[in-house]
Amino acid sequence: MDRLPENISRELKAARLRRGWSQAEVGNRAGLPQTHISGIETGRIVPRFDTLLDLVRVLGMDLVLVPQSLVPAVNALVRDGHTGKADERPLYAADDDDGGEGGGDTP
Amino acid sequence: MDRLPENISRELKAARLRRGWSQAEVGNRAGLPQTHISGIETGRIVPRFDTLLDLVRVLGMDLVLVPQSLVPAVNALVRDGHTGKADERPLYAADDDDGGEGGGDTP
DNA sequence: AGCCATGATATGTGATTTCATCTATATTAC
DNA sequence: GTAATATAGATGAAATCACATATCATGGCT
Repeated sequence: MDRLPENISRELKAARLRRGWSQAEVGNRAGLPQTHISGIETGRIVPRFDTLLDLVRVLGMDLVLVPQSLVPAVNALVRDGHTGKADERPLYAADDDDGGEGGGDTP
Repeated sequence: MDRLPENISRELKAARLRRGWSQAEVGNRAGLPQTHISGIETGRIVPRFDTLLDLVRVLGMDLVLVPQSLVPAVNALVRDGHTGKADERPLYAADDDDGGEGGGDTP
């Protein structure tokens, strides 16, 4: 009965348009049919967690589990977005998959 | 087919035990039967996104959508920026009110 | 030692809901 | 008209729910 938060839907669509991709393009990369992307973006269906995870990762994002008290700080960090800035050095290890495309994000 | 990442399952269980709650207690607060908490924690089922969201919020956490390039920074923030304490240097822009820290523990 | 009660966790069955896929079509915008 | 998006069938798989039950601990008891 719940729907996934509108900000998620909006962010998904925004990230997709930011890359200039169609729903079919995103669906192709995420392994989802095109009608599903539409249903998810419009909030008509709430996806499984793994489905949403595939989707957001294709779009160059990720879902991170954070304490509620840190949500404002994380949001500020994201809003401020030093995307790819080398200001901070990685005292952590970036793990798993790389995903492949990337390269230039927007032509 | 996918299962939700083991770190999520582990974090859920860890957060639950940290509060000293039983699966029934968490399920009661999240509006889920106890068997579901078990299935989710053991990774036998992958929940819907809204279900997982209810669960993590009951446990005082949240799922935040962040760019992949910021995931390491967010993880670092979650790691040492423990809940509520404000003593670290702000590598995030504080645009919202932060009230006064001043205190500083520094023994 | 053993035995029994209690609590917590995992598993099982059956019914319901709904995601997920497929195909086709309507709608909207260029 | 073409492309992109939204909607609507039908079907299969899986989550979700509510029940019961098995397993696995702990603790208290004679």
